Amino acid sequence: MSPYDPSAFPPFAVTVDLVVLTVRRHSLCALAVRRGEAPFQGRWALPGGFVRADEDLAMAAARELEEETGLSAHDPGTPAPDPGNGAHLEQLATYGDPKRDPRMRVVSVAHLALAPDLPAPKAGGDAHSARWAPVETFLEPEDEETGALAFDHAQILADGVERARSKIEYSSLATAFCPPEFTVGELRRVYEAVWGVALDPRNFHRKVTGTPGFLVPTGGTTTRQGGRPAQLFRAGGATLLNPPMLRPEV
Amino acid sequence: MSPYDPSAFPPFAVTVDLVVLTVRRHSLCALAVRRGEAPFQGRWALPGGFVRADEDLAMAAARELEEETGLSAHDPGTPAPDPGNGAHLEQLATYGDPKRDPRMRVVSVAHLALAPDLPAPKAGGDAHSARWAPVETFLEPEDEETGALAFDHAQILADGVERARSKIEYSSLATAFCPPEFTVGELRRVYEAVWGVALDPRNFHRKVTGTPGFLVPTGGTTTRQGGRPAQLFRAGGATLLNPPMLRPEV
DNA sequence: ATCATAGTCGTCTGCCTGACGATAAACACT
DNA sequence: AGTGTTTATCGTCAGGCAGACGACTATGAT
Repeated sequence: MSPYDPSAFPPFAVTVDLVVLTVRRHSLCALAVRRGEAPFQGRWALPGGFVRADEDLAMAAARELEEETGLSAHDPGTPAPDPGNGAHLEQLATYGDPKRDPRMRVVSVAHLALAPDLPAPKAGGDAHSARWAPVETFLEPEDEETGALAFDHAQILADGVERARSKIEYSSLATAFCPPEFTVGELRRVYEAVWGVALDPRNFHRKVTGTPGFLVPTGGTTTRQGGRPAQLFRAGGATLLNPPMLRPEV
Repeated sequence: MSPYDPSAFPPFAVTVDLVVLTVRRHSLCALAVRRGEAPFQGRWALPGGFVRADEDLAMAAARELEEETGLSAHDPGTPAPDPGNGAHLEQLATYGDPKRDPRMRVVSVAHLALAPDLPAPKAGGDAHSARWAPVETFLEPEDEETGALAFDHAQILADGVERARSKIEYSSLATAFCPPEFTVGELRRVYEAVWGVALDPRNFHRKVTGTPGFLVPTGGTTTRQGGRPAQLFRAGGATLLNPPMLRPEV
């Protein structure tokens, strides 16, 4: 009964799978790739791959993210005022049901990536095609064209979406969906898309501009949304929102 | 560069490690076991062991928990009005640095368990001895007797403690540290021990009794703390606290 | 009896939020 | 040029909740 019995070392394959989220056209979208081989050939799946022998889990996730999207990840630890295309990347959860992959015993360490809307969907230099679609497309299997995600990826995606929805309540994570400079209105539309609710623009403005360290004005203004020009902001140093942004009931 | 190159399937060992927390004598304590073999022989470590070939990750964690403490785990999914000695068990995070175990490539899926104070520390039927100690004992390496935890277990423990500290803010998780029936004062002492602060008994009482579904009175009273008899409660069905319990600043 | 200890109920004040009116500054029409 | 539409931003007001703290109750210890 010793926990170190050498006969109890079954070999595992370890993968990272990515829940990559962005906000496109006022809707929360996830990245999926089409599987080119069995099992689940032709079905949509989350991007991911095997962890290499000399790689940390976070490194493997960052590598896969870069391969699929061209995005570089900023570590949550590093402030990383990355000028251009950086994404937030964090570990989500680990999935290890013995039957989750019919080929062999695979443990998948899922990661969550949040990115601004990308100019080009980048259908991948890899052989398979990639696609952004609203998360409901994958979570509610009403669409016959798309079908359910491969493996347990629907569960992983659901967990990632839930994590994003709850984490923007008490952190400044929503800015990860925005370009480096953004307006209060753009940030509000991120919250509205992720939560699927409408927020009062006046109360939202008061809340985000009144929270110290959340937003820092850059001095510029923009009118890309139409209407009166809006002030431009960058994300401030604060990562935790206290008191949190309140998600409306029901 | 295909992510499915068969030559890129390095074999991993997968373990579960447990951060088991309880509140003893007004202090947050963690369970550690003394390692009987190399590496880190004689050092304290978190309990854990290898995941078996036919085991889910949660099953492996529950088995290890039962082996070390005799506690049965209630699944967070199941309400499980477990009469006696059940513990809360949830996945914490996964640690996979290539060098975290000098023997081989080991990925550890850490779990967090919260248990009521156990009558007997149960020094384990296993060959190694077990020990409860305040978490600071392991996190602040001032004590020469104890020394630092083996592997990266200090980091895992720190992450588990941080998870527990933040999660009792917005969930009813603190009741997992209490026996099936408890008083408001006992619950308050749990918060005080986990956060390391003093809370106003009157405001705390108003908050927890005023939150619907958090506590249900059993009708009984007790005087085991001295002073005026206190009403006994069980944990109610509510798992989320909204608005949350506010942790005092600094 | 007196004191110490805990538990429970109230009061008051300040802060934050939700609801919503009002104004400002752009563009698209006519 | 004027009018309407859109978005941004500032203000006001009432209700809810938390922190500070007073008061009272019910036990056991001395």
